[in-house]
This record gives sequence, C-alpha cells and structure tokens, in this order.
Amino acid sequence: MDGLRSVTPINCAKCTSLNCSICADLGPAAKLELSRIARVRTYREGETILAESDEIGFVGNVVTGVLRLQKTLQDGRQQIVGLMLPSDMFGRVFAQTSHVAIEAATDATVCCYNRASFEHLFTRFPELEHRMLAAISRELDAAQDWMLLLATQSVAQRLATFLLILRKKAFAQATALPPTRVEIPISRRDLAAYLGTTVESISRAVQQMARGGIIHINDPQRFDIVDLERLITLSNHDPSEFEPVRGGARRFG
Amino acid sequence: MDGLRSVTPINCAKCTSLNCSICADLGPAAKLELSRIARVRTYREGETILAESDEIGFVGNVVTGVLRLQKTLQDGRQQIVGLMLPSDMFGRVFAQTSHVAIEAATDATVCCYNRASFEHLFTRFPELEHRMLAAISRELDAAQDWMLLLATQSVAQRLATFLLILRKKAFAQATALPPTRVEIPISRRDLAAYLGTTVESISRAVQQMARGGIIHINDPQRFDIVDLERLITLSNHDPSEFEPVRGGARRFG
DNA sequence: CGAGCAATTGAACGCTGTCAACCCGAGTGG
DNA sequence: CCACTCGGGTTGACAGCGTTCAATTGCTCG
Repeated sequence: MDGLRSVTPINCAKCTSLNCSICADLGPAAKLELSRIARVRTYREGETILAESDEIGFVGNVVTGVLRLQKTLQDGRQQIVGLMLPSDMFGRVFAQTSHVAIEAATDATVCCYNRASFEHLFTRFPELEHRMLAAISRELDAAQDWMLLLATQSVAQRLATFLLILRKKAFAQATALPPTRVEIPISRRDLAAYLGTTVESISRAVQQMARGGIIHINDPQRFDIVDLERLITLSNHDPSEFEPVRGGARRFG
Repeated sequence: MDGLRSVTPINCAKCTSLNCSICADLGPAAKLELSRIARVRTYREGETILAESDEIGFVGNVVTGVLRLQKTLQDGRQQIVGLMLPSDMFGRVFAQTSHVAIEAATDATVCCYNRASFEHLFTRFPELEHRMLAAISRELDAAQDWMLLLATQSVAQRLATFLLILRKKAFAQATALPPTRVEIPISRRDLAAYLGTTVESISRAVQQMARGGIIHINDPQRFDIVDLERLITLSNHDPSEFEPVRGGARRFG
C-alpha cells in the first residue's frame, strides 16, 4: 500500500509548516533523528488512514486538512469521536490496535513516523515522551469536555460551542481570515456525526441562528458571526473561554 | 488540609492490595522509590479529592471504593465523565490544573504520590512513564467509547452497557460474587449523571428490564442477570466483548 | 411515630429523529 | 444550449423518547 502512495522524506530542521506540534522547539539532535523516520503522506477526502481495529503501524501529525476519528455501529450509524486539525497528533504509542477508524475528512497531508522507531526515540529523547503524555492528556481533557457537551447540551448549544471552538482555533493559527469569519472544514454529514445528531437538526439549528441574527450565512461552509455575545450565551459556556479580548484564554497559544 | 487527614506511608514492596495498577510488577528498585513518596489517604463518601480547576498537587490510584470525575454546568447540572475503580489511576502529570472535579462516590482509600516527585521518578524509571502513557491511552479509549454511547444510544442501551461493564470488571477482580450478580457501587443520582440522563429515566429503564425478565432486582443496588443474552442484545454491542466464557477484547479498560 | 431522603410511578410537554419532498449547483451527455 | 442526473443541503410533518413536574411509596434514622 505504501508503494502506491506518495511518501516522501522530510527535513524536520527546515520544516516550518507547524508551530505547535510534537516537533516544535525540539533540540537539533532530536529533530535530526525525527527527520530520519519522518515520511510525508497525502490522502484524498474519504481515504482511510487506519481502519477500526487495524494494527497501529505508525503515528503522525496533521500538516494540512482534517482527519476524523470515528466509530461505526452495527446499524451503520457513525459517530465522530475526534477531529484532528493541523498540528494535532494521531495514532497511539504502546498500543497494538486502534479502537477508532482514522479517515481524511478533507484532502490532507500528514507527517508520519513508524511507531516502533518513534517509541525507540523515547529512550534517547525523554522530552519526546513527555510531550506525547502531555498531548494525550489534552486530548483526554477535550474528550471529557465533549462528553459533557453530548450528554447535557441541546443541538443548538452544541453547534454554538463548535463554532466558537473553530473560531478560537482559527485565531490560534493566525490565519488571514476576517475575525468574524468561521469556515467549517467538514461536510454537514461529518458535522452531524461529530455533534451526535442528524444533518436535518444541524440545518435547522444553523438556519435558526441566521434568522435570529446571530450569524450570517455566506454559503453552507462559511458563516460570519454577527452577534458573538449571544453566540457565547447560547453555547452556555463561561464567556472567558471564548471572549474576544478580555480575560482567560491564551490566544495564539 | 493534609494535617487533618489520615495520611499514612506504605511499603509498596509488601502491598498486595492491587493487581493491575501502576505499581504492579515493577522492579524492586522502582517499588522502593515509590514507597518513599506513597501516602495512603482515606475519604468519606461525598468528600472532594480535587476541585475543578484546582492545582494538581498529587496523583494516585484507587485502592478501595469509587471516585467520580465530574463537571458542573452553570445551571447546576452535573455530568460524570469518568468513574475510577480500584487500580485506576487519577490525576495528571505534566499538567498544572485539573479540568474535572474528583470526588469520592463511596468511602474510598487511595494511594497518593506527590506529583513533582512522581514525575521526577520518570527519569530513573522510564517504565513508569510508559505505564502512565499506556494508562491514559486506555482512559482515552474508554472516553471515546463513552462518547459513542452518549451520542447514539438510548437510555436503556446505556444502562445495559453499564451493567455489562460492571459485570466484566467484577470478573476481572475475581470477586466471590455469584457470576450473575451485579452490584452497583454508586447512587442513582451518580448513575444518572454518568449515563447522561435523569434518575427517573434510570428507574424506568431498570423496572422495564425487570418486567421483561432480563434482570431480577434484589434491592436497588443489587441485580441478578437473568437473561445475559438479551442484555447483550439490548446493549447493542458486539457479543464477543461481553460473552460469558470466551475472552473478547478488553475495551472499556 | 414522624422526618427526610431515595426510589418509583404518573402525566404532559418539547426536543429531535425519521421520513418525505424540494431546492440547487455541478457534472454529464445529447 | 438544454435536459438529465446526482449529491448535498434545506424544509415540512409527525411520532416517540425522555425530560420535567408532581405525587406516592418505602426505608432509615432520630
């Protein structure tokens, strides 16, 4: 399979595509060793990177595009249990098989490391393992936040929260978008599977927000936030998490 | 606070209370060092071990009892995002503050390690860090399984799954209970907060299972599984995960 | 025996999933 | 240039599950 796929080595020392991933600010020796096992792969929308219960042969981080971690029920329904955006790490170390399927939600490029080789680096560069531990801890925190969302919030609240998170991540990446613009990088189907609902309910919630003057719909993938205050209120979150200027959040973090 | 609490040192080399925790099968040198920083604490039902957004001063594992990891919304509703049973590890390394509150769901004894001291051991005993990484990976897997449950399953299905998990864990601990017996170690309130529903809905689901001859209610905390086959069917899970004899996957930790 | 709490039961309402129809833009072929 | 198809997204009608509110039961403890 790898023989058919575009797989190219990469020089991590010169890589500037990521600013907050596993490799950012590593020492030169570690970067050199990472370079030796790094391979860039490209996937097209819908391609499977790792199937459910596959053996985990490699780990990697997202360079461009969006990956979805999803689970499938017997009846065919699917639930997305995580979205991996650029700089996010996917795959597991010290695990034999995956419990989720990893698929490209959009065209994507990822930077992969052979799992065994990657784990082997831990002995020489403990900092790498520390980062993995910290990264997976953050992922668990996010999963617990999402559990709360799925269990207690209405569809409208979930959507509001999702838009606010997207906006925050766009800020963190310092994109050139206008500050009120939110671009949804995934299809309605994926959005519904992520928010634990249906495309119909998503559509209704979106249109209701638009009618209420909270957002303006440029096209199905591109909204403008008209009333951030009310969007935050609707999300039922602590304003300090998402407020534009004041307080809590470590923007550009 | 520690001055008022019962805090006793412990000799890990002689500790036999846990068989699958962070300290099981460690080398003698590592066990000795763990002993030096281990402190046994006892909590009574309802006591708070760590509040939401508290600084994380220590990590630990559960020896007896049940802890709940929970989050509270502005409106006062609470969601339990994790239950920690004996041998489970709680707390975070390489993290400043907790994103969940940790409370004793029952009277509990826990074995605690000062966080900084524990992290310091990583340099001398890398195996310890590997285990932490593996443990948190399993916890993330369980969280994703639970997200699937909350997002896609009915209350009856969630309850069925929970009973099957309890039964499986009881088997893993090799308790002396009859194999059909399931003991629910937490209150209906906590059960509802864990399953993302209300005590009323829990009650209805329990009674309906009893009327349908799937379980027999000895008392509100103790059920007998009368028809395991139908319970598994109701849970909508792959039978191999919960079948009585054959050893399926070890999902849900 | 009464107070208080957990658990259960009942009734009504509302959110949201389901099913169906419709709109619309993109791609295709005549 | 138009007709057709196809898929994604939207809208409408309706039913069902589950929350909410309220009342009742049963148990424990003082």
